[in-house]
Amino acid sequence: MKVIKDENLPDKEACAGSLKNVIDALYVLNGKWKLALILSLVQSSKRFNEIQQELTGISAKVLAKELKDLELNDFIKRNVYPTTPVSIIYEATGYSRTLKNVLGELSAWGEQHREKVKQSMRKQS
Amino acid sequence: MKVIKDENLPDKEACAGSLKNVIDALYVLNGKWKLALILSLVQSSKRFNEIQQELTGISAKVLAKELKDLELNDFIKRNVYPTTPVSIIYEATGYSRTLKNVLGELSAWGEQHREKVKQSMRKQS
DNA sequence: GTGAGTACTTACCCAAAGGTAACCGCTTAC
DNA sequence: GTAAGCGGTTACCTTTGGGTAAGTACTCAC
Repeated sequence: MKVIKDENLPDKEACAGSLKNVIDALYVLNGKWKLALILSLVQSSKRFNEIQQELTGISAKVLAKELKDLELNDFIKRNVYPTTPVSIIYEATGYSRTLKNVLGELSAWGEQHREKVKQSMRKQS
Repeated sequence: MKVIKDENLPDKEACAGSLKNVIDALYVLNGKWKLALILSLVQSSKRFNEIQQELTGISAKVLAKELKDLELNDFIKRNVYPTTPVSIIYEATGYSRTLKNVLGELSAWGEQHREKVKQSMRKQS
């Protein structure tokens, strides 16, 4: 049973905890592309070249590496369909969808941030 | 087939937009330490050595670089107090606090993720 | 058989991130 | 004087990220 010993020391443990949580999260979600890639596949399953078109700037090599990495960590699934020629469709797993709130907040913040950057650009010029 | 009913489910345009937002957000929040550092200073203002103790593993060099970077981007403020010896206190700005929801979600996810990793470790052994 | 498309892999290279360790200038304590 | 603490800087090095370009294996259309 947890006992609150001191009301004047409210969240110290929680603070250290959330710091650790964030560091752990960042450990698996590191890099320039991982979160964007997950978001893209959460929105809809796609094939290799479709992803590469959507994430403009990513090279085939890096995309292949990131896809492998995310598959290993159970964020995405690689489906091979025996059509001719074979279709390889990447889809987000349920685990990717647990990031929905994170991605939502990040997107909202990114949008607002872009506005702020625009404004400071205007001030500069 | 299970249909996820969600009012926030974005349409195609919004998908591309949110992808761009996330990429923009990650552009300023890149690296291993930036979000953790912001969180640490949002929780309370600190001096250099205090931060280094809390973010175990970060080197003085990297910390100095990240602090400069975050100050340039208006996430933190460097206050010099003319005590003897001078105290240099870093504090989060209001702009850092706009990341509150992002950090909250990331922390929640990181906690849940750690649980999941623990479970798959048990399965392995 | 030639070319195009899909889904990569491989080799090569550069730049940036990040770690280690030493050092700096300042001040207080012993 | 010497050591220790603060808030860094500097030099040096390794690791990682990530880009380019070429090649591979397969199939289909011509």
